[in-house]
Amino acid sequence: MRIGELAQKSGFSAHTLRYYEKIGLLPRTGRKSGQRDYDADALVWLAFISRLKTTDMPLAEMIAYARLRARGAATIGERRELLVAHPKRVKTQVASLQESLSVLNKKIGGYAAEQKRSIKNADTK
Amino acid sequence: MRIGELAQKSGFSAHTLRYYEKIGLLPRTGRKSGQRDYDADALVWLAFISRLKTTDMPLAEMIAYARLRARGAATIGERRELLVAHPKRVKTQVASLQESLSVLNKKIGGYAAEQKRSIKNADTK
DNA sequence: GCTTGACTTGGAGTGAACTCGAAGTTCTAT
DNA sequence: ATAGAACTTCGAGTTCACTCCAAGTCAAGC
Repeated sequence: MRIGELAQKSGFSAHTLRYYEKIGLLPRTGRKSGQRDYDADALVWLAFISRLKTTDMPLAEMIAYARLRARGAATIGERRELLVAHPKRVKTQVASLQESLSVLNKKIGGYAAEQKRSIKNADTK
Repeated sequence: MRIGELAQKSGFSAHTLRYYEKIGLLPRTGRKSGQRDYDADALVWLAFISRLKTTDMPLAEMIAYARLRARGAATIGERRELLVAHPKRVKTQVASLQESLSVLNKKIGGYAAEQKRSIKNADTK
């Protein structure tokens, strides 16, 4: 398939896909009379990238992973190590988000009381 | 207190504090012989900003909130509305992080099997 | 009163991740 | 055969959130 179709199926823009190839995140695929020709594997890889992106993994780290992947099965151990570190960070992030969430909700609850006081003050002035 | 002390207490760098003032996130405080002079309120406000930052609220939105705050008690309703929308987004984000987390953990589990296969292949070659 | 460190302003530079534009080539449908 | 959409490369521009620099002013300790 050509870049337009891959863009549509993967959810990344064609611009972004070319950019990913340039920075080494997407393997350089073969050309058919000058135009990029992708197979289904590209889509699988992009789905994985997309997943890592939702967890805020920086592109640089994904590129490191991509390089290992390109070197084949011998790098599976290294890849696993790279990947294992990530969920730990994500877990920490989730925890801090949840803590902030509860603080914010408390703050929002406080607004009801504050607004009431403010209305009362307006009444008595 | 001067900017250095506020920086140290708030955890933001003095550079960043000046930047926040410039973009309207931090109210322009009075100067004592040319140097910024802060009170404890500044610290409270920065702690709140810090909280919003951990939940990835963009600076632009915090600035909108800061502007309302600067206009006083009359804007409490508006401020509350602005704030209420945020935890909803954060909740969605937490959910998608958690989903991705479980997908990644599955993928990492998969590596054990893949590595075993790869070792076996090496043996028989 | 002098040194040293903290402060002031304005503006430029950084890094991440895109995003777009120009000018030319190729593909698809009629 | 030709119109028009989709593609090519390369480089420049954008946004966000800082971060740093230069050149000068101010404060605190000896």
